[in-house]
Amino acid sequence: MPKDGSSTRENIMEAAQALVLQQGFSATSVDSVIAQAGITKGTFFYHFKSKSDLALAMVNRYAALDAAHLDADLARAEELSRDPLQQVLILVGLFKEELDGLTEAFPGCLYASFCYEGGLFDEETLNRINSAFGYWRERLRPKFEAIIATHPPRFAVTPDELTDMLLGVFEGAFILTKVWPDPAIAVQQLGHYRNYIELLFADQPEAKTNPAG
Amino acid sequence: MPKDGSSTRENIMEAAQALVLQQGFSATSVDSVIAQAGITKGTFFYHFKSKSDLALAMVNRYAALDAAHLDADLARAEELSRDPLQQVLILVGLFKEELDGLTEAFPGCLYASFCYEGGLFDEETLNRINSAFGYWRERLRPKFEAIIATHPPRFAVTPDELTDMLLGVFEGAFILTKVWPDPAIAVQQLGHYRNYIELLFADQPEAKTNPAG
DNA sequence: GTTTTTATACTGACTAGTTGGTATAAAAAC
DNA sequence: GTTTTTATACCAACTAGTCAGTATAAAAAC
Repeated sequence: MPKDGSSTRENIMEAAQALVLQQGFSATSVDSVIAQAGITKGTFFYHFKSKSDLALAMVNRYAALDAAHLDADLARAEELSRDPLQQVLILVGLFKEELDGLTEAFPGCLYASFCYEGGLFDEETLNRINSAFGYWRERLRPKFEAIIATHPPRFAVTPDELTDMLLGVFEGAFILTKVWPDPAIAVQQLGHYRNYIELLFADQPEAKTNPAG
Repeated sequence: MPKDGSSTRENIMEAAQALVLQQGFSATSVDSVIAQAGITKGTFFYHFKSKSDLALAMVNRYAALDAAHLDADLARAEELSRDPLQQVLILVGLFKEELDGLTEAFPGCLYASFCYEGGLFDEETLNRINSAFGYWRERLRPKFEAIIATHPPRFAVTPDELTDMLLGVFEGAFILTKVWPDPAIAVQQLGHYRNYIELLFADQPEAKTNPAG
């Protein structure tokens, strides 16, 4: 085999992601990417046929890592408890731990960055973001279905709404972190989401069943 | 055309905002703004000395409208109830109503759009976003302080965290809406925030005071 | 086992078009 | 007669993307 170009490709995407999270995709010129990655323009266009092609590759890579991350934490949660409610609470707890372990403020979410420049991207790239969010719904749907079935919620809720809220709290927390670069904020916000789930499905004081007769 | 330049200025900012929410600030060229606004380049640079100057003017305008909106809804909530907890619940309900009244999906938040291209803007522009978020904290702090004092929360919480969560749920909901352009999602998510506040501060079954003796 | 071929990986100068911004003169609006 | 707007032409810097050519090493030919 000749030289291994895959590490160069990774290097380019990593450099590009850091820049995009700082200043957006449009403001991230190919020249700035190659400077950050320490390569030349020819190399860039050897690996990506266009800047849009880079965008698609970036979101594919990000989504793959995201899904793998969710899978890993969900698997850990499933080993730590057999109860779906506890699994979800543990899952959120694991996310909190991971965010808490960061020394710097989390740099943001590529999905959100791309969404706010959505007009620039082709359908395939936007659909990839869509399916990434959909994967969270798919993974958490059976959990919330089981929870709702066994723990009557205090308010009417659907599984997908609760997954959306977890995603939304994440995304919102990242924006809050950009406004106030305090790494603690995202941890706090996830804590509130966990509080909500806990309160929503807290066992009611058992209503006296009234055995007829 | 009228001599009143302020309407032209407004027109430019409105056109720019629509474009920025679609494709971001960087991708929004001055040429595209003047095309959208139906004016010429000379007029643009008559009103704004640079594109950065437009950015600052846009965020100032957006923040002023945002604060006025919060003030108006909070005043309505204060007239509808004297209880701080009810006021906050009503406030969120008013936000829900307003989002529900929209026929199209809400186009997004200028703060978030600018945050994700934060590297492009000067300190003054970023500080304006910061102070806009700070204003929400200031307005809601006395409410949550009063609520916490009178309704012992089920979990330890601070006023600013709860305000942050409201802002975060908003921002998260706008991103969810960009992924799934369903106007109902933002309404649902605000509903969950309201649920949380309600559950968090729900009156406990009164603990029997044990009068000594 | 030397030569030749093939495929991948990379370089850096180059091009055609776009960017934000300026200049200027004249026409409208008030 | 001052303010606002139009119209057009212009600029230097930057943009994404191209291209001819180089480096390397495995594979194939002999």
